[in-house]
Parts: sequence; structure tokens; C-alpha cells
Amino acid sequence: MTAAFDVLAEPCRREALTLLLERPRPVGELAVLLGQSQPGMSRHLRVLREAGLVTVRQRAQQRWYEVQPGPLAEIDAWLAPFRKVWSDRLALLEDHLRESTEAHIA
Amino acid sequence: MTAAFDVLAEPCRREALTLLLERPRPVGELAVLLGQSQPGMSRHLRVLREAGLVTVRQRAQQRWYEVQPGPLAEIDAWLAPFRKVWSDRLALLEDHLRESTEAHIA
DNA sequence: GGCCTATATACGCCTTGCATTATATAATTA
DNA sequence: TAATTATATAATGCAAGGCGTATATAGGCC
Repeated sequence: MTAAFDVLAEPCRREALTLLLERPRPVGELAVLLGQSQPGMSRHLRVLREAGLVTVRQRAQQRWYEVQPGPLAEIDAWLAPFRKVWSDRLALLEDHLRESTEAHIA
Repeated sequence: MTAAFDVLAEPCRREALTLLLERPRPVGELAVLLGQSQPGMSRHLRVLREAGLVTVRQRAQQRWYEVQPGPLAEIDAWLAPFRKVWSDRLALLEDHLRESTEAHIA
């Protein structure tokens, strides 16, 4: 699980994943869109690849990267118990608001 | 949003949050449970505090830290579009499995 | 007030990771 | 095969962040 959080700590990598969510893209395109040098982009993609978050297909000289959201499930799992807490608190807040509103109306 | 991901990149901080999910705890207890030095623990808690992920209450000399899951919602939001993709793919996989099973039975 | 406990901050060291530049590899085309 | 395009890797410099040690602050107790 450490891996996924570490990988996503980098803004560029998060943005790359978001871009790849629309459609697969070659390295050069990602580099331009993210304002990264070509080597820099390749390194970020390598990290994403090793974390299993993207896969590559070679087509002519280009390598098309495709998002692979599976490993994100680990983060989702870690997040789950907290999600319960904050939704509980939201519900509680709403209850309070409703109560105070009703009290005000009454 | 960068903040939350950055903060959670540290395993100790994630574990601290998980421990605080059970109940509020003072610094010393967290330090022992996580095998951290006291100053180290204080530093991690400071980061969590500045990210709004915990709050503190002073009681005698102890400071009791309490989890505040609100900021995690940002991560949850970033994750949302990916969650859709991976659940779609899971469903697709299940469909394939069901199909092949039925084909095998037939 | 002096001492003990709990926590926070300051400083220095060391590691990690990113950016930049240069170079290697591999496919394409002339 | 030479030249061009697309990407990956290597080497270096540098900055951020974690850890350990020492010290400061602050509350509680004698």
C-alpha cells in the first residue's frame, strides 16, 4: 500500500493519471501537457508502470500509456474507515441544522 | 489537494491516523505504538495538524490528538473517477467469467 | 520556588527524489 | 545504411524531508 501513496505524492503523476483517464496517450503528448521534459516524463511513467498504475503498448516508435486503476483500490480500502467517520459527522451536522431550523420555525 | 497526498505519503502518519480512528490519544502513546522517538512523533503530528487531519486538546501536561477526517474527502474526490473505471472493469470481468462458465455448462 | 513529566522546537546529518543534461536504444524512412 | 523521430537510461547537482540529539516551554507537584 505504501507504494501507491508514494507514487501519488507527486502532482505530475496524479495529473498524468487523470489525463490517461480520458484516453491512452504517448509519452511526448503527456510531457507537453504537463510541462515536463521528455526524460522527466519517462521517469514518472516508469514509476507509475512499476506500481502497476499504467501499462504500455508500443506502436511504431511511440509508446502509448494506458491507465490501470486497480492498485488505487488499496488507497480506497485504506480510506474506507475514515469515509465512514466523515459521513457520520456530516449526517450529524445535518441533523443539528435540521433541528435548529425546526426549533427556529416552531 | 497536494497537501493531503503529501502528508499521507509517510507510513507513520497513516498509521497514526488509523490509531486515532479508534480513539484520541496523547503523543507519548502514539510514539510508543509506532516506535517513534518523542520528537519525531511530535513532528509528524505537527504535519497532520497543519493539514487539518488532527486536532489537539490539552489536558494537564498531555495533549490528546483526535482524528479529523474532513481533508481526506479531497483524496476521495480525486479517486472517484478512477473508482468508476475499476468497478466497471470488475463488472466486465465478472461478466466474462459468467459467460465462460455458462458456455462450459452448456 | 525547585523538580518532574509531557510535549514542542532547533539544529545537523543523511537519504531520497526531482530536474537537467547528455547519451543510448529502437523503430522509421529516405 | 544514414538520418530522423520517439523514448529510455545514465550522471550530476540540488533541495526537501526524516531522524537523532539537545534544548526550550509549560503544566503539575513537593
